[in-house]
Amino acid sequence: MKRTTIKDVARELNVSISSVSRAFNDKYDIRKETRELILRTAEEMGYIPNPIAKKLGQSKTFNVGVVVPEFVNEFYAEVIIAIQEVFLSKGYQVLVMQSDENPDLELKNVKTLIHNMVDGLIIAPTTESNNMDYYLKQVKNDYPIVFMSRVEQSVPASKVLFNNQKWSFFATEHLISQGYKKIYHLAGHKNLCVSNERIKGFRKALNKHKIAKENYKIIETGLLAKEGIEVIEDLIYQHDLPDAFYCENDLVAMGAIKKLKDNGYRVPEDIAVIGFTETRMAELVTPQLSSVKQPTFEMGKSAAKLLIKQIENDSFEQETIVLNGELNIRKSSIRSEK
Amino acid sequence: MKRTTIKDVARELNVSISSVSRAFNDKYDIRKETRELILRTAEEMGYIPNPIAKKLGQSKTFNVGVVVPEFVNEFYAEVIIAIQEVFLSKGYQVLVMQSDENPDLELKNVKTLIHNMVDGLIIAPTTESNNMDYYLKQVKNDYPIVFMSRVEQSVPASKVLFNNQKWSFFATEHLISQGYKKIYHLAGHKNLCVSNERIKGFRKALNKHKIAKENYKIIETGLLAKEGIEVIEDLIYQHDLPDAFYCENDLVAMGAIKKLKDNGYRVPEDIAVIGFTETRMAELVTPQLSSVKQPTFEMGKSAAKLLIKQIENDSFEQETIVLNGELNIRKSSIRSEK
DNA sequence: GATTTCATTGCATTCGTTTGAATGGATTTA
DNA sequence: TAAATCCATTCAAACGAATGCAATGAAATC
Repeated sequence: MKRTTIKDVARELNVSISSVSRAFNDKYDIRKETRELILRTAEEMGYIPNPIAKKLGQSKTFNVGVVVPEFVNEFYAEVIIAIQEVFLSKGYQVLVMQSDENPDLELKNVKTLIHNMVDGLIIAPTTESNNMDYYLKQVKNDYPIVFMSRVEQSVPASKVLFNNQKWSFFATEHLISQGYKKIYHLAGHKNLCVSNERIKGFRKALNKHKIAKENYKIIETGLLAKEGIEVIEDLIYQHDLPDAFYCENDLVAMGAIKKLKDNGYRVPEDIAVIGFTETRMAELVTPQLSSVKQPTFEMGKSAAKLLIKQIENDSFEQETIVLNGELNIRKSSIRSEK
Repeated sequence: MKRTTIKDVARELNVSISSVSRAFNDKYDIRKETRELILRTAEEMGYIPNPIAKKLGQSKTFNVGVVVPEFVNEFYAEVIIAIQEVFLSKGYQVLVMQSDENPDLELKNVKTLIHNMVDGLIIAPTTESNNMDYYLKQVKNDYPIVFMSRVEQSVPASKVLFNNQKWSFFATEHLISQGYKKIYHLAGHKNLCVSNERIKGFRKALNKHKIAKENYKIIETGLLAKEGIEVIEDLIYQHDLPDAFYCENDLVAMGAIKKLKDNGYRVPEDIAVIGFTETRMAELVTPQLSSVKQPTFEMGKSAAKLLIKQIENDSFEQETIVLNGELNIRKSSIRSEK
């Protein structure tokens, strides 16, 4: 299975390599009939210009890389779809790699992509690992990188963020406004900056409404339903249940709801639950789950547009886009008479 | 930001280009000290061998492509993770593209990847579109392709399948064995071969247990929760409800359950529901959803291994792997006293 | 009929790397 | 001491395509 090359086509027609090249690139002078003859013959011979050879002499590859921590959850999957949409329309190819929440694999992915000469990268880092040093070195070298989602505002690079603190504040305040007095936050991971931002928002709302220390708790839980289940299990065992749970994400919230229901607690009549990073499931479960919707499509599109700007213009004005969300209040957090 | 090339390193040290190349490739005789000196200097100069140039002279790229119809659902996301795992361990890079359930985009993706000289492809086709002609042409040309999931057994290429018919049969038979007399199948799409296989399995079980024509229906529904909701809405309007629903997937099942519950029907007491292609949510919803679990990890691993075999050996023995599933019976389909 | 003009085509170099063959110098052998 | 052997290194030709410049040849101009 040998690939037909430009030479084969040239030899077949007794023309020079450059004529074939010109026929394909349609830029330089070439007679119409010649071009058509060449294109026709090339088609018949199954000739496809070798993009690797093409790229060799050029600085751009028209490939961009996207590195995400995972795409088992809808969030990043949707973001990626939006990114792809923008880039495909501009003639770029999008190469996706996932890091499995592992900083080492993440660095490996990023290096693989850079070494393969993608024109730029969109990175959603797993955690604030020391990979940042490497990334920032690249950024300082004018390598086009846009950070997404899980990045601190202080990082000197283009980035697209969701204002976790703000929306965490709103979610918490919503619970307070419903009259829930004792609120536990099932938080994500300590080294995850979005988790920390959400904790800050949680605290801010508590402070504003003067919730006493004994009436809230922040429990490091994780990102999986299983972890939500386990934490609730513990709390039930310790007879330490609040009026409401504010959870790191919908999966944890659903795990929590399940365990509560299994133990005879009614949601929201006995205990309210609210999630974060809304999933499609929020509307389907019983009770319907309140959650904060993050704009996945806008995030992907913004990141892609920022990257294209960086790739195509030489002026490298760092830009930070902070996106707004939506607090979707559903049954799981609406106070009713007991 | 100009890339340092092999020439720069060679000039810096007053050695020849080939020495630098040999130092990096560590195949030919080169003095230990020279190699170390070169490697050290290269490292300092930030030299990275240009993989594009490297690939030019070689037939292999150590890239493979994966094209899936979508990865918003967990199914393909999990499959991809498994594929990546196998390939990463063998030194290959995995490029993922998604087709948004669109055959034209799928063909575009496949061509993009082939033109970019991936060493092989794993394709999960969206539908049985005429793209198959193109793919089979490539297969006949000894281009390594492995099909996955949504492919007919008759296709003459390596493939990894799930025995939809068999497990559809089991799911249906389970409902029958629970004593449900009237069973409606909310099917996927007519042009989706997995949907058709499942319909066949459904029919087989009905035949075996002699279910009369008036006691079943096959309703083309789709793949989304919304579509499940709409169909139930119609059926309620028409006062045409069965004892049990067997659904194309968990999402449709959950949509159906939601609508049923909203209208005062109890699941499973009044109407039973069973899903397919189990998701993580199956265990979290109320009632817990019965479903058929497909072995995503095995599917990914098998496909990856088949492809590697094809890429690395010249002998192109087509192979078909048919995977087994698991019928997980949960509350939503267990008959109880009314 | 000689010269200019123009469109078309071909030649040769370039991109960054690998690699078979050749070189040159040191060491061993006859 | 000359020849053979060896090693480390260098030379030069690929790989496939793009492209500036030169060459061709026919038509247009003088």
